Amino acid sequence: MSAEFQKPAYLPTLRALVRCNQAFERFSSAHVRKLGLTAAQFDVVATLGNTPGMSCKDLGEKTLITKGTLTGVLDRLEATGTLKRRADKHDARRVHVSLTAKGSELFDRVFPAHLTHCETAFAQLSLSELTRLHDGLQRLRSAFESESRA
Amino acid sequence: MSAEFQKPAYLPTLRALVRCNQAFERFSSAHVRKLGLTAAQFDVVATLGNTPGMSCKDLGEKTLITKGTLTGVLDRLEATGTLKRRADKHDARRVHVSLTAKGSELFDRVFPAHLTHCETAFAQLSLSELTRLHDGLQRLRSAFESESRA
DNA sequence: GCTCATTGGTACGTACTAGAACAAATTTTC
DNA sequence: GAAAATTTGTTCTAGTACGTACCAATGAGC
Repeated sequence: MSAEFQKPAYLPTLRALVRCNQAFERFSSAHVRKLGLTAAQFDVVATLGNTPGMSCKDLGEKTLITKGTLTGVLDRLEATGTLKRRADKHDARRVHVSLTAKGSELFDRVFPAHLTHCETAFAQLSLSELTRLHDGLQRLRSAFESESRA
Repeated sequence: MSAEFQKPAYLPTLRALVRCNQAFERFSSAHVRKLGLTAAQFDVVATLGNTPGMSCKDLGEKTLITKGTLTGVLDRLEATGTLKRRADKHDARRVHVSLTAKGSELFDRVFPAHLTHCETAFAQLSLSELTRLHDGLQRLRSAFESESRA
């Protein structure tokens, strides 16, 4: 039989990252779904809330949704009357996306409620734990990004 | 106008988690894709490699792929001759999934190569950084999970 | 033996995801 | 100012992802 691989030391951390993220996704999207939105839809509404709106490009960069995906998410939110698309006056390539009155009302109802929901989980960690975790994640992310470009 | 929300202290950490995970997904799946597999397919092959195979239930728990999704992933890997399904002798409800000879060969070719690829990114962090990050992620994950049950 | 709840897997519908090809508008370059 | 390159958004394809409903096989209690 082939010898065992030398199990790399980073594997537990990697698994922890993936599992933690998945636990968050479940925790978060179960709540958001009860409010009538999917995770991606919530991200869009949360990003557009309390703003005059923005282009698809900006919206995609803020929500980390790629433009091809974003089109479909916006389609569904537009169909429910949550947001509207409008041609940009200065640049006809751009589409200006903003919440409707109904969308703003949804935002006001859903956004604070969801933050409160997340608060319950994060309250189990101290501020210094949060900061350390934040730093470690940033370091790892830039490692992935620099190696992606390499 | 409505007053600004009190921005919770945990938000930067949460964003860091999501962005770090997404950076990893991109970094990892770009490489895996070059080897001819999707991320989910790689997970399945990596989990089945060097084992006598297992049930769909076990496979789903190890890869974090829910059973409904797993059926489709297995379908495609079965179609390419990478793995095979077989009825379990002792429990007729179970399906025993294992790599074919072709699948084992794929595993031997792809798995070490991918670990090496990931190594390049993780090499930028020290062992103590990895450990701290691991601990923080575990703590946060159990917070999400305990609050999900609550 | 016989219900009856549980388990393991599949089928289905809706939604999200990346990536590539595309078209239209704009900017750059000469 | 016209050709070339870039930007912006949509469309298309393939592959997840999750929840619900469903079915057959199992096992517990009686």
